[in-house]
Amino acid sequence: MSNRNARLQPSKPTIERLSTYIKCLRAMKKEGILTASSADIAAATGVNAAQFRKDLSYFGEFGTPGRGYDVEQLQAHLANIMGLREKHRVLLVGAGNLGSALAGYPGFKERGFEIVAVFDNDPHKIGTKIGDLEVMDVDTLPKVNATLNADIGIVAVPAAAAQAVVDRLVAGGVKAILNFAPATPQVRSGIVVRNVDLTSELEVLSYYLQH
Amino acid sequence: MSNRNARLQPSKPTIERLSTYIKCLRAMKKEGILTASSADIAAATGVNAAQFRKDLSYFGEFGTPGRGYDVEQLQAHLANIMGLREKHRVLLVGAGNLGSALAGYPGFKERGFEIVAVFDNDPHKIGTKIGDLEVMDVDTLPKVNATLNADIGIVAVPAAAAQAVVDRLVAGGVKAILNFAPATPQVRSGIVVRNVDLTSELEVLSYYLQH
DNA sequence: GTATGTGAATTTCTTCACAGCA
DNA sequence: TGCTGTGAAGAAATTCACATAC
Repeated sequence: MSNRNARLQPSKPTIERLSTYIKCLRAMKKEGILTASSADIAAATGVNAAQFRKDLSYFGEFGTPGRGYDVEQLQAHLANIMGLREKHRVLLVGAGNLGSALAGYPGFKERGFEIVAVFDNDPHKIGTKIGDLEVMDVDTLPKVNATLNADIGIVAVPAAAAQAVVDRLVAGGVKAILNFAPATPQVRSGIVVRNVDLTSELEVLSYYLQH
Repeated sequence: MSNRNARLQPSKPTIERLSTYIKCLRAMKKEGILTASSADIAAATGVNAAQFRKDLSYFGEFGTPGRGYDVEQLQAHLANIMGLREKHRVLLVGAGNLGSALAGYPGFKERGFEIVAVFDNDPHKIGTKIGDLEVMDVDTLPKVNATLNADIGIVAVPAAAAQAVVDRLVAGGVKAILNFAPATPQVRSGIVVRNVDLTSELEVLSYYLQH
């Protein structure tokens, strides 16, 4: 079983599935399951079993033929591959409705992402508190992050402001951005952006409702 | 240019991009742009121009060779294809941090999705108000929706509660579900589910930060 | 000249199917 | 026997390239 596949770049869908597998393994661990086969994980995630095995093959060999995978060990391997061993510091821009909710969303901290600063451009919001954090002026973001050194930013502002905010984050040294604004901001190469448009998700559902 | 492609099923990625195109066309209309070529739309969305034209070809011919597309007209066509001519009523389950933000998220109403009821199972939350809406007991959901007739549901509850909530929504006649719980709920065929795991999005960013 | 719509070519992604190992 | 890891096959999605239309 020499692993030739490990030389190839894992595909984008593969990376997105790794996160699903970690989630599944975490749930299995909670239930006290020690070992799982690729078929077990396939059943729980809806991913094809061969797909699961091929996804892993880009990174190494983690299973035992005839037995399956050690749940805890595989979870640790995948967390390591995804860069989740260390906690991540995250900047949040936008202290409106959605931003406030994201600041208090327990899932982030539970899984190792800590929001360390919140920014806005609205003078009425600057200085107020969201949880433990005081909302700061977005103009001060690059300076503030020179100290905090967060490498991930979350954008929760209206579409019209998104590009300016993204530019500010990049100027502040942020290398990865999760954008909730319904816009497609442009960034220089080397910066990763993921766009999550909540309304767009509903629009896709709307399409399938009538087809 | 007889359209043979229109007989084929549009792919899943095609449907997701349609929403991006609508967003882009809306922005162009706002800027007063009347006509756009596939290259213009490609530049604004990051999608390849041929991809854009092929995506449209599943639904008809909307452009004029040598001129491009009428921005307003194409937007209307795409909105129609996506089922966005009529407003959609939406049920929201989960009145916590995230649920409350979604209830107040202006992007939904602006784009034709109205949250018409909010549910929770926490006695402390039932009876309180979120915006104009009183939080109702999730047990009453099927009964309440017999009157409201919403066909879309949003799930913003902890992972452990997700499957039960999804089952309740389906029992209430909901046909499409947007799930924010970090879980993969199972539904009978005929029901569409889209899973949005916010933490998972950050995990994917984490991967790309180190590769 | 300019830009569409689309077959054909290409690339990417998924699934099959089986050799090899515990 | 049971299940992994993976080459080969197959399916899906993207991009090219050009005939066609304005």
